[in-house]
Amino acid sequence: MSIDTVVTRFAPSPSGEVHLGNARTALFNELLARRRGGRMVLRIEDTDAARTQEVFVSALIADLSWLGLRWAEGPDVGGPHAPYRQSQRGSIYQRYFEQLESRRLAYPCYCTSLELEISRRSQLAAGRPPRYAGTCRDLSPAARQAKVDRGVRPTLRFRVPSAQRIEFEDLVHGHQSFLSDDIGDFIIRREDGTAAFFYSNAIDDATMSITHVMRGEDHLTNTPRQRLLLGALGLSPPEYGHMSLLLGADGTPLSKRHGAVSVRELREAGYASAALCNHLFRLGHSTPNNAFLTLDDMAREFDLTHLQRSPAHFDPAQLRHWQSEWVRALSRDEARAWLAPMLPAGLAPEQLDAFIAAVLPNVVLAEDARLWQQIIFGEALAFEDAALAAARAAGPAFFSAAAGAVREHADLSALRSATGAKGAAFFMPLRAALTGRLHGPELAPLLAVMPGERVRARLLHFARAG
RNA sequence: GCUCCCUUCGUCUAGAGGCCUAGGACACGGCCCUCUCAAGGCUGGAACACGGGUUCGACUCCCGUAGGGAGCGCCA
Repeated sequence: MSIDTVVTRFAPSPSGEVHLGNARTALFNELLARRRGGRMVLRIEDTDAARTQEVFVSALIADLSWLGLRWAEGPDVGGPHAPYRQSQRGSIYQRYFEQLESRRLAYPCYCTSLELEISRRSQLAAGRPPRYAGTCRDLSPAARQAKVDRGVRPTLRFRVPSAQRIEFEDLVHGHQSFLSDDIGDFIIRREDGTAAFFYSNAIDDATMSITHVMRGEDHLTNTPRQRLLLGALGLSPPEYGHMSLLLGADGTPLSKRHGAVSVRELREAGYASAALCNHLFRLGHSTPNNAFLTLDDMAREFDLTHLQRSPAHFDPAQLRHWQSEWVRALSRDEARAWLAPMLPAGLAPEQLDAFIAAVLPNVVLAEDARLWQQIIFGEALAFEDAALAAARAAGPAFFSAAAGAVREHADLSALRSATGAKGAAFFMPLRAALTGRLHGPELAPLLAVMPGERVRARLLHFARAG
């Protein structure tokens, strides 16, 4: 493993389901790693005990695996930088807290949440940026002792240096420049002793040898803080690429808080992970290739210069298109594996293949196939009003003639000559009587798979007029 | 309020000063195929937020305006 190896990471917090925005972030980190022959690290950011739920950790791993992502290091596979859960990295954080404190680069802050809230509001009301006022920045030993005596548990704040320019290159947005004077001293350790996000996130990236990180654009203005912190500790930050946010079709942020679209929901709706990845890959990233791509293809085509800087809207219609492409590209064996589980047990292989040949062109989601298997193999048949009317209109004679022509299997030409009907006058009553609806897959292959006795029974139903 | 980011068809996007009569994909319309739907083939409509510069020439560069978004949290 050379020193130049690209190491990316995906660092979700297990406080909810994996949403599309997270999934895309994970995918892009994976693609960047694959593209450069590197690896990805999975890290669980569970410092907020109140919001963390253990079920989300396993759900998250399941979702990412389902998407086809793979990480070389993580809580489930271990690795040289273990542990991979922030809740277990306290001693590492402690070491750097001590360093910062002893060098007076951080100081205890005794302000209460209430005091801070009041300060923030009054600053905002006065038309000023809501920044930490610096109340505890230079407390005298006596003043500090007084706070301690009152039993106030302090947080730890990072002392942001004044009059510094923080510059860096963003993988997506290019050169960035910020002024340290615009940044207030921020909390790096909470009252309960746990590490806060700015801190743990930056420390972990540095100590886990992460070299590149694709993350949401909401972190762009956090980056100077993290660089300052790492700089003070003599640690080197990874390169960050800030990706535009993913919005819903309605233009609202597709975040944990607002979005209802999770990987789990899409999977349960019957979408293939490859289809989802194809859509995600083109959200905020462009490729001249309009073909359905595998993850390896995507890795080859992944290009940081083709990352879009403006927000993208998740479009269910486009997801559906990729899903449709996925179905269209299914080999016979793959289609069999996909659809067999929803068909009646004990079906002959020829019947399974006949079913697939008949319905696959009309199938996008597994749900569609389920509907047709129900119509073809199910006992009861539900009729749409229009179909019922169309069947009745053909008259009992049509159906008794047709039913009489059904042998072991229903043969279209035998039925045609028996009824003497042709064209739509022949097909539509048949379609209506056999499927209960006016639209669907071609009738010939459909008839080939439907058991002969069922065909006869459904035809006879309309032969008894009245 | 301050700082930062963003703005090309309905949507995803191509475009790095002349290659742009702005290209592709999805969606939508039409035609063909056809028992219907789907699939497939052909085809059509559809965009540079606005205003100033710079330049022989601007979607591309600069400056403003408008609009959208993020951050400024003991949330990540």
